[in-house]
Amino acid sequence: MALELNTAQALTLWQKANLHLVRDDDPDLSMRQMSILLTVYLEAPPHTVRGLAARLNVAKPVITRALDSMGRYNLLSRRRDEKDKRNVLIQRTVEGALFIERLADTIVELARKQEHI
Amino acid sequence: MALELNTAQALTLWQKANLHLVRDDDPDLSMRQMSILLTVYLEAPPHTVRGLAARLNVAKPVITRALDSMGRYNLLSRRRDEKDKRNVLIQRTVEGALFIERLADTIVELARKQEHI
DNA sequence: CTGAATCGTTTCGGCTGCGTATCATTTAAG
DNA sequence: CTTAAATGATACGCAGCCGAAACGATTCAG
Repeated sequence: MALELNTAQALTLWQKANLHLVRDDDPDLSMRQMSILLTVYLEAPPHTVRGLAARLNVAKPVITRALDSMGRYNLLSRRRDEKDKRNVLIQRTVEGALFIERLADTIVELARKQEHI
Repeated sequence: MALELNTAQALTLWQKANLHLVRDDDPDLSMRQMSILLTVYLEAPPHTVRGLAARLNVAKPVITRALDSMGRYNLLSRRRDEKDKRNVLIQRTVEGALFIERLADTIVELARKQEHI
């Protein structure tokens, strides 16, 4: 069964979630960084630089740089693939999992407070 | 009645919507720009620079610059308040309304395709 | 009328991200 | 072995955004 969501609800939820992330004091992730992070946490591993670049339709250095900056926040980490040492495997971290969890709770809460329109 | 949405649904929807915006070829808006745009279109006017800065918990020049760049895309426009010429009123545009409408349709569609988890 | 307050803009130096091209390392092919 | 291909990282110049401070225009207070 599909998740029911009308146009006004979708927009309002999207706005409130964005607003929430902007208003808090954590550094804002760019839309690209957010997409990378969520893809790593929600889609099946393994995740490589090249794979993420293809998934996001974006150049490889974009991924490398995003991993650098989000790595600094400990939101995810890198490891060489021992099977094929050309590859880098992107891995989840405890901090990243917590971040994602908080984000999910926030969205659920915003949706819960929303009236059917 | 509240909109029901569980944690996994919230995350998946958020990821897919972000991914969609990143993958398409339009220039990405920053999270701040997105918040400004949606606030202008979803919350009651009038919208001023100062008001938006307070709403987003952000410095005034952030708003001025975002209005400059989104104005270049014709996503919104500015007008002097004739009642109090210190104020600038931020106004909606046809292009902006279409952009918002497409965004909403996208989110609704992504939600519709999503299974209950 | 004059000085203070308000509002949006601009300036400044600095930081981050971008795309293209190139690089070093590793693996695969002949 | 030698060469080509694949992968991620780096160099480069350039765009855009940042926060803090200063500015001009307008309105308000006394």
